[in-house]
Amino acid sequence: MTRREPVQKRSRERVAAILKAAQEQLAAGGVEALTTRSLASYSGIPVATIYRYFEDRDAIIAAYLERELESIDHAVEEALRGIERVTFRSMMHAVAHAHLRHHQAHPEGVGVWFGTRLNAAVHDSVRQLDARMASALHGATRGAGFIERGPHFGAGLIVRLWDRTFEHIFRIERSPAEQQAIVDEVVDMIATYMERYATPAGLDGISSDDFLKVLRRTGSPPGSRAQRPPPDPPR
Amino acid sequence: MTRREPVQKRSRERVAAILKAAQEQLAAGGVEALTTRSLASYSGIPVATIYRYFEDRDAIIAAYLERELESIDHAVEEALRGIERVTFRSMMHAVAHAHLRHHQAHPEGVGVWFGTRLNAAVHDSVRQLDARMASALHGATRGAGFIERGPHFGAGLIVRLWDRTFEHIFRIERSPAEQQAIVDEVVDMIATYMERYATPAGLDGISSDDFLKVLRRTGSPPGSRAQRPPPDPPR
Amino acid sequence: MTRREPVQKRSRERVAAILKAAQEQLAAGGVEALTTRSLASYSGIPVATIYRYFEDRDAIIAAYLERELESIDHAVEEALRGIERVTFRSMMHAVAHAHLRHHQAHPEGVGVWFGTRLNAAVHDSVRQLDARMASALHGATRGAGFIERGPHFGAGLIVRLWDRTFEHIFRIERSPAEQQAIVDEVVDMIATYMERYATPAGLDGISSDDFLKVLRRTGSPPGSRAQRPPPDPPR
Amino acid sequence: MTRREPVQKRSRERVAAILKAAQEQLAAGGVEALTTRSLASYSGIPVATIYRYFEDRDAIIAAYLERELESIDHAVEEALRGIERVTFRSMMHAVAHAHLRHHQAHPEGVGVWFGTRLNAAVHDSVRQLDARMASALHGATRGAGFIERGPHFGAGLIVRLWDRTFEHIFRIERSPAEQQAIVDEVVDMIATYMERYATPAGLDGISSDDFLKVLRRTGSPPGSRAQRPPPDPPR
DNA sequence: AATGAATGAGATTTCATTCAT
DNA sequence: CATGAATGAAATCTCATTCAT
Repeated sequence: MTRREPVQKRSRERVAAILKAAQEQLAAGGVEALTTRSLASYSGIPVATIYRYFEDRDAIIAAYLERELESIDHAVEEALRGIERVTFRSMMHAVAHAHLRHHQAHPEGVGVWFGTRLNAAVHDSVRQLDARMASALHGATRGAGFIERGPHFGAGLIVRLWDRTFEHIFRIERSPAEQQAIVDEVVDMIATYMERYATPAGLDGISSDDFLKVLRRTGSPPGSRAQRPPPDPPR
Repeated sequence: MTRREPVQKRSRERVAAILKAAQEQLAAGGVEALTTRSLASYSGIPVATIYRYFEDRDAIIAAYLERELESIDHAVEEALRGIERVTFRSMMHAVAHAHLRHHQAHPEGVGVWFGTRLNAAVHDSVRQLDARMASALHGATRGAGFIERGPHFGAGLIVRLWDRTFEHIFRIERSPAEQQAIVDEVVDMIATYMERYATPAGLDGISSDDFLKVLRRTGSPPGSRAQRPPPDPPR
Repeated sequence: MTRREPVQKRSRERVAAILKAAQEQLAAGGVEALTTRSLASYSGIPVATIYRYFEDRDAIIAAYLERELESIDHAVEEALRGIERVTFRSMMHAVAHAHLRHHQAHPEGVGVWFGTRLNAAVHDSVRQLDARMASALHGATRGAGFIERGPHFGAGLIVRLWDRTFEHIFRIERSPAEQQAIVDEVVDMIATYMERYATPAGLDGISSDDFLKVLRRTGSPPGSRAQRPPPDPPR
Repeated sequence: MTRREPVQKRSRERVAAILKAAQEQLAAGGVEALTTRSLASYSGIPVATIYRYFEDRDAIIAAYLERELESIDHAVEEALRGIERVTFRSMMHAVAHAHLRHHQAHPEGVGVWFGTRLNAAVHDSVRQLDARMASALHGATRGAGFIERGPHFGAGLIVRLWDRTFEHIFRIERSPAEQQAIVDEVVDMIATYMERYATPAGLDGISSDDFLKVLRRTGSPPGSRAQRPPPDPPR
């Protein structure tokens, strides 16, 4: 029990070191800059060892993104838990500020998350993450009865506008106060627009517990990809 | 003049052929797939010759993007010319539909423009294009007196939201009708929001000639990078 | 004795499992395909453990070949035991059919035995096996007085022609009947040729017991390489 | 015309240098020893340049074998041209001695030709060469009316026995005189055997011109594979 | 001016083998 | 004794770029 601990701990540390290095490389020059060699020399872990933890180069990027998303997911959930009555507007507000706080707390990741331009192979990963988020938003919105028949542009677009808003904010590097102001304005803009379609319940809101239940029922389970020792494929 | 014509003509044709090939490669597999070799073999122009027209690989990508933007610029200007009274709302509408038409007419380029994930070197290009567009929007808006003191999020953010809207629309491949509906909604959402800050003149509008004058006075001159014979050949 | 039994048994089983896996890999893709990793993953025995049984990769191949040869040796001896009067011709016939039966019974091994192209390190193994066989043939022939002064091409060449005959037969995959017919013809060809040099005793033959005695006296002892615990572990 | 000459000449020299190096590597340690790296460092030609001439590693081996065979083909044809009346026996004799002379003249190649153990990918090459030779032998034999209905083991097997005979001879390194004696004996053995099935014409023979005509009509055209600059495949 | 040829540098991935537990 | 983990060393192949003609 304790015997295996150190090994596991070391493993986890190494994976973390690799992902950290990946982040630096990505931030510095996008996917093209993330080479196995530079990863190795930067992290001090031999290439061959990296391949024990990740199937191939793309798996590293995927793992990095996955991990980042999980962290954001976490922050969002926490933020939602803190609201008394969840409405479409307050939900957007909470989500927005969760993102904001996360990025303000992990500024190193910002450049990567927004700036990294991905190759075709990893693109799907990102699409899936976006889709997951959109589907959660969509599901939660309808599921909680906030909105009955929405506008043509649905959750997917909102997620993307969202994403861009943060990208913009963080790449233009304003003061935290301004960042917050902008986020609030965009929330206001979108929420105002959406409220045209809101149901009475949507304006009144529900408890955060209820909302989280809906959210969980809807969202596809996170994780499940990446970062596992390659199963020594026969031939 | 006539003597050199064929050469010049050939040059232009070759550049066009290279950029066409670049588009295909980019669309097919992103920046990583755009190799000088594949470019050469696809376009039928030897690598060494390509280097006579472009400084390096990145310059090719930059040139491609530049050219694409010019084409959009063109469409936008034409659209604006068609409006009687230009207001913030009608301007956005015109611009949006210019984009829409452009992309609908050049579907091959869509994947590139939105989907291409760029490397660090080219990223700046895009940033600059975005900035140019934002600055034009900003300048025009204030210059024409549409808005006095705007919201915190300014032209830059709008441009980005914009961009994402189109990306979303075209990557999710809906019908032209739906595409239009969505664009209209986003225009409505943003315009409605902006009108909170509008001046009377902004709501009333100005003539398209006047607007275009302002626009031209403001916008940074397009072009200026890429596609020029390499500097003094060494030795 | 009984206490250690299970361990020894397990050892033997593991060695067998490794060699079995080796056979598959060899058959599938030649020496290049026989990697320690694939061996481990296929046999379910960890690489490190394989190294407890075999000094290195080449030792595995050597052991495989050794084992295969032993099996053939066995079959040959049995075949000879079944003959009343052993002459050069009947001996060749018996040996040939022993090979034939062996390969027909173990078709998986055929591709390996004949088809595997060996690397330099293992080549010697095969040379030695061939030499052993040739020396046995030679010794037995002269020892038993079948032949006095033979042709220039001696036992060595016959062994090789032999080998090729079987390779040909099995790689061209004919029906068992045809295989037998071809073998008989080659036996006939060689025997007829050799009988030019035969002594009266050679044409008359001797008892199989006597012949086997001669054979054993002559042949170099089989085995001796491979599959032994690695020498004194360093440190 | 002359302008391009030097280039072509240099190219040819380089290809030759590469194949020479390939020969050394193959002779020294079989296919496994023939690595692109060692090839480059041995021949002094950069890896990247080697790849201009050969599609990949296997193509190099294939080219080497092809070239060797062509050389033998040549020698055989010449030998046949020197015979007055071609019979099965004299043909075999001529062919055998052509091989003999070739190998005696190019002793460096012997180890490779016979000793090299090939990987699965190249194996086919060799099989094809063998098949080509066998088909020529078969075609010529029947075509020239030497033999009507042959024994079960046909041309294919003879070719292989052949091959092995030479391998044996050259690997056991005897004196040229002994080598010749052995070859003669094997020719005698096979020819004697085949003459059982010979037609009168086969025993009488035909003119070498006629025979060569038959041979050419039968054999598949040599060459045609390997060693050409890879056609810059578009992605 | 145009280009076939050349190439240094590096990319990704795998191997055989050895430790440390 | 057994073995998961580690790794130096190499393998194959490609790329962007530059010469030499």
